[in-house]
Amino acid sequence: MTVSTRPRGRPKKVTLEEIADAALALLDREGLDAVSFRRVAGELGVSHMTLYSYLDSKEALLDAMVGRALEVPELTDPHGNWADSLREVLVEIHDALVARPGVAQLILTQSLDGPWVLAIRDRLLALLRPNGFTRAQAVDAISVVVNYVLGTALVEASRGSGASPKAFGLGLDLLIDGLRRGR
Amino acid sequence: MTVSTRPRGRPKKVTLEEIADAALALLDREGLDAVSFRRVAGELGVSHMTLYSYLDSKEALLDAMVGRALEVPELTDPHGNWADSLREVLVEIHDALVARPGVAQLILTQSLDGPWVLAIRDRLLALLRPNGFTRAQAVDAISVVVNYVLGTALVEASRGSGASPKAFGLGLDLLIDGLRRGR
DNA sequence: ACCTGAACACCGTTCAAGT
DNA sequence: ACCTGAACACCGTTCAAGT
Repeated sequence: MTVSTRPRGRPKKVTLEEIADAALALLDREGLDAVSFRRVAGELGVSHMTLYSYLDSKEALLDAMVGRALEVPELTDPHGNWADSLREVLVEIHDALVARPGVAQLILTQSLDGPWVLAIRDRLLALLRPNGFTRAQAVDAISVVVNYVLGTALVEASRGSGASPKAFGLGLDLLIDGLRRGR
Repeated sequence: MTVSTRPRGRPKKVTLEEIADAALALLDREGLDAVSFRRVAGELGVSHMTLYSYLDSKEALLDAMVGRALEVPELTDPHGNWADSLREVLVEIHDALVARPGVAQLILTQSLDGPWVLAIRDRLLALLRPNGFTRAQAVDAISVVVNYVLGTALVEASRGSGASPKAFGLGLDLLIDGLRRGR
């Protein structure tokens, strides 16, 4: 008793996910300049105009790529140890961006204030609020650490992943210790 | 006895400085996408091909714009108070980028590791070294604060200069105090 | 050396048309 | 609804030619 979930009518040639994935593959392989409607469509074997059935503009494509490439990290905070949870999430974000410089470049030109960054801020707010931070303190604290993580990740991604990845952890500890103390 | 410093031959129609300034005006007015060889040349009343007499490529134009727009701050350190001098310079950099979002965008896409950032790192190194930092400590410390300042300035410049400029100073104090303590 | 227009190989996007 | 090619208004860059 298999229930058909196949949509009526002629099957689509592509899906939005396939478009985003093809664009991300191109980004990883050849950098942001290679990501064009024509190139992406070529990878998928469709006309470049087909993409306009799924996306309003190139900006929409870049947004879809960010949404597809980056998960918003879960925040479990199992031991109620907010400082450790905070550190863990920030390291996770940092590592994800450094490991994929093309995606970092994408964030950078596209959405330093997009939904992905907003979602992260929200999760961190939920983490800090029950731990002795007023709302205003938490908002400021989140700005400080998020900006630090983004800045470090973008700088590291923009050079050949050159210098001192351990300096990142050092600064992160200074910030988190300072926040705990000043709470 | 005026000595003529005027060069021989037909006078040039433009100078490299005029090209960079016209491009920066365009950047401030209409954003990075408006900065093209054709638009800049149009502003100056010359053929777009004339720019190739002064610049090898568009990348060279963007580099020239950064060099023209941003001074590398002086570092006097008059009272030998390195922490205050450090803070002052970092605030200066932050404010310069936030005040001119187009230039921040330029840094971002072009030269997060360009000569301007390198020069700043050098000056900060000269500031920290005589104040109880080993070379390795100083290099890490500079990475931390520079990445923080760039991250904050880029995020603030990318939104409509929206949220909490005071959070910047808060994080900066946490970092500098932590560095002093851990030195 | 400096300046130029034509041409080439690309873009994103609009339009009109096909299924 | 989904897909398409032609066309438009742009790019950066190469080339050949002018002064």
